[in-house]
Amino acid sequence: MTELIRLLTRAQKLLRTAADDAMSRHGVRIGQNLVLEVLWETDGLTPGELAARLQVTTPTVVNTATRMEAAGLLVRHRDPADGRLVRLHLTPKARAAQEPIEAARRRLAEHAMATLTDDERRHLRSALEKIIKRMTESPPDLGDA
Amino acid sequence: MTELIRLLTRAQKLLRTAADDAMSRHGVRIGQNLVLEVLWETDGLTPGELAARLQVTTPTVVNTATRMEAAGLLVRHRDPADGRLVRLHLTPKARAAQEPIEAARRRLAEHAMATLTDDERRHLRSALEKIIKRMTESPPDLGDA
DNA sequence: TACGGATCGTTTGCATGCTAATGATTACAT
DNA sequence: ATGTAATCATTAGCATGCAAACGATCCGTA
Repeated sequence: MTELIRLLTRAQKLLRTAADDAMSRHGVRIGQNLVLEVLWETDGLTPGELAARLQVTTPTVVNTATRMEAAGLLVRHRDPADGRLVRLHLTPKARAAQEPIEAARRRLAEHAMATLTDDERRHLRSALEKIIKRMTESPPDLGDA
Repeated sequence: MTELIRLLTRAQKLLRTAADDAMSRHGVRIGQNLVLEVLWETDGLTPGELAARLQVTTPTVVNTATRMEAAGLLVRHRDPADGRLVRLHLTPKARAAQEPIEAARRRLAEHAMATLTDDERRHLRSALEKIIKRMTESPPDLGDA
């Protein structure tokens, strides 16, 4: 079933590239967009909280946040109650980008799935959820052979 | 259907990470493994040819090849007939890694798909192929709205 | 035969992701 | 209360991918 993994990788890469192209038109790269999606919903999160929600490591968020700060998309504020924490707040510029970016995202998703019936989408979703569950709950052995 | 893309991304990341972990046990990283898979089959390809087969850019292959050369996995040879070409040849070390790595790869794939029935695997494959076909033949509009 | 365009590989610079090491601040136990 | 633990963010260094710029070589034409 190595072939299935190859297909999954290929599909994901095509989608990621297309998403990055679409986001770039709005001055936002794909990694930054992931941060935006969360902060649009809940502003003022810390890098660590953001990393947990995005399933990436804290350094990844820190670096992305630094680039976004340089791009004028967010600002860092030290938490007054706990000096270890940094709170990430979106700028008006980032908020203005929400509508067009979300629209582009929806358009892309619909485009990619356009040739799939509702039933096929349900099957796809179910299969992917099973794989995620499997990999999460039962990490691969790796034996040592 | 933004959710479907998220699931696809998540599943792919879990698989990629697990694959990289497994490969690392054999002194090979995930990107290098992709190069190996092709060269095991057809030794002496050029960076350009390799890039085309792997669906990545030439610089990506060049950089990976440089790391692999440093790791003693391959050697570069100038093509005697065409001075612009470089031929990548595997070392015995790279060839010795073939069996264990392919075994690990098969094990991982089976593990990941273990909870899927044959029917579910067929549906998954079919859906992924449709998405790939769609994204390849009908690149997303990107409008400009 | 000499020159201009095409074809390669490489280099450079960037984005995204990881791990490991570092530094600052808080919390806890004595 | 004080010193040690734990908890954060950051930095450094690496792997993988891209695009753009560069340099070398080859090919076709004048």
